[in-house]
Amino acid sequence: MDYYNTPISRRREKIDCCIKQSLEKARAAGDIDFANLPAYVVETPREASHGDFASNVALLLSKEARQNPRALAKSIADHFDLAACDVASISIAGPGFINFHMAQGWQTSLLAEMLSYGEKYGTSDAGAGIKVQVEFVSANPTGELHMGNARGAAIGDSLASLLEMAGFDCAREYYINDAGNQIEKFGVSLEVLYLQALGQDIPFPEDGYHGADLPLLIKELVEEIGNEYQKLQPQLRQKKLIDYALKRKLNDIRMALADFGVVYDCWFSEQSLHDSGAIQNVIDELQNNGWLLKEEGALWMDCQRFGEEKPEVLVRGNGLPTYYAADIAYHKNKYMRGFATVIDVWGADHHGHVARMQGAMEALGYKREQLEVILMQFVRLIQNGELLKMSKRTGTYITLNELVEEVGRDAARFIFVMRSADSLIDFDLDLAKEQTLKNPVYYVQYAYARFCSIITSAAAIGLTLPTKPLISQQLQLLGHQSELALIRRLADFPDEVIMAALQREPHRIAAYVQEIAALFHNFYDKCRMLTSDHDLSLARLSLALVAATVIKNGLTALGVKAPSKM
RNA sequence: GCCCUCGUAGCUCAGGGGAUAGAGCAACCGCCUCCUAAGCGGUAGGCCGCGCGUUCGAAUCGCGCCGAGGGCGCCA
Repeated sequence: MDYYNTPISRRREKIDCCIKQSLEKARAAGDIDFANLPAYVVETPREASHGDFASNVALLLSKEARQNPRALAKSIADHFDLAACDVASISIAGPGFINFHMAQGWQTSLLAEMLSYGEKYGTSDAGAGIKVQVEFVSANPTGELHMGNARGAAIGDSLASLLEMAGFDCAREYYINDAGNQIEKFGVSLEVLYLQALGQDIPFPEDGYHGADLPLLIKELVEEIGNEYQKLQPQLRQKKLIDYALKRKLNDIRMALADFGVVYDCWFSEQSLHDSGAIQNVIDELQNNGWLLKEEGALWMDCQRFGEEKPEVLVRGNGLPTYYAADIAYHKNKYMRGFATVIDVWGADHHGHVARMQGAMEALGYKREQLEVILMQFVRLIQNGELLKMSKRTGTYITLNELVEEVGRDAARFIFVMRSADSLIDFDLDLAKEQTLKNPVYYVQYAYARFCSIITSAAAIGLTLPTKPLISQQLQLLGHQSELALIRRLADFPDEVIMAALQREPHRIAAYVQEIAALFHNFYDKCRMLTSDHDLSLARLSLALVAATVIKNGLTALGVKAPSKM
């Protein structure tokens, strides 16, 4: 199992080390005989009465050692060096779990360690500075961002933040689909709208872009330049209209995402891959390495060689590369920029694209695992109790801007990031608006606001937190069950962040931060912080400070603000 | 037809080999002369979709059904 340089992980590793030593001693004494050690764990039991740490080593070793698990556990316990890892006692429970009970006051040393991290508490070096990239949203710049994009933004941005906290060098990227078929259609739609705006009676194409934003955009253009484009050749006219509209739409998208708390490191243009020859180069490379088939006038990627059902077109009969070809060139470009791992956040409708992209990466000599894809299930919108079919083409959808305006950024981001990407969300807009105050995000934010309020009250009576961490004697004044429970869970923060980052599951942090808020509220209720005992007050304020830091850093990673007042 | 995801409390969802399955909302009962009651405590609520396997141990892993969503285009 993996250990990290965090307060809890260090202790688990120590216990693990002692277990291994104990096994060796037991073997030397002839109590246990085994060849291979199975992959056991040292973990925190769910039930507090089962100790501070527990291991299933005896259960898993039972078969290999041909001994009853409880007997094995007893041998391990008998040879265990308690003092070496601050364990007070060991008990054997259930079918053969070994439960470790830490020495009295060990929470105090945990809290002292947490305090020493200051505002940085929660960060770690688990990622060792490895370069990774998260690409998300990447919606076509032909319309406005909708609920699905909002979900992708919340998940992608939060994941990137967590990767950074866990010590990865993470970049956020948006892929701009500013080339290909849909842009041509976009141009035709714009042209018709433009000419219509000038009074011409031409029908709007059936497969055009029906978004309500486009007529407005064209109206503004007409006000700016009048009929200047009317006399141009259609080809050039469309190009000029596309250039104008793309620039405007991209700017809208950038601002909408910024309002949602998302800022990218890089906006990558698909067109640039066409212009630089990168797409042609990658096609040539695949051709030279024998990956392409020529059939029916098109060039096909031989996907069957990496287990897919059928080949996939890379270059159409008309000589134009497909999106697949561009995407292969794009991802090769990512690796050439030094990203060890690339994580793409896609809608579930792109599921069919995953395996053939990973296969293509393999064909280019990269490892399949270097391209990870988070597939998000859909967001269905419910309004007036009815399912709204979202469609960009027909223009019926709720935009990201409307979502932020009506539900609020914090609540919206929390709702999205609370749920795993795998779950289908039915987003009831009326309910989200009504229940704004019941959203769990406010419960968490309130805990933070309460802390800030106490700091203010404390200052008013001359109590301020010392800049230097408290001495352990003061911290040892903490002993109430609500204090110890809070300390113990706060200690998990860096490991929770690492797990969320490595598993690509930001929703874990949303759940964790709610748990911390609950423990904090409970502590707040049970223990007064401003007491007549100066040292006790400082100890409790220190604990509250760590809780507030965890809530703030957790919320910040999720793109949610931690307000000092509510 | 084949492939992917999901099915857990009345509702929305966590938990993805481990010990007595959790939270929020909704329901019911308590708690402010005291740091923010947007809070705390308690009660009630469950064949973890169904069946068969693997395992010392399955809500969790495998297979098969049933149900929901998505994908199988010279679209992106």
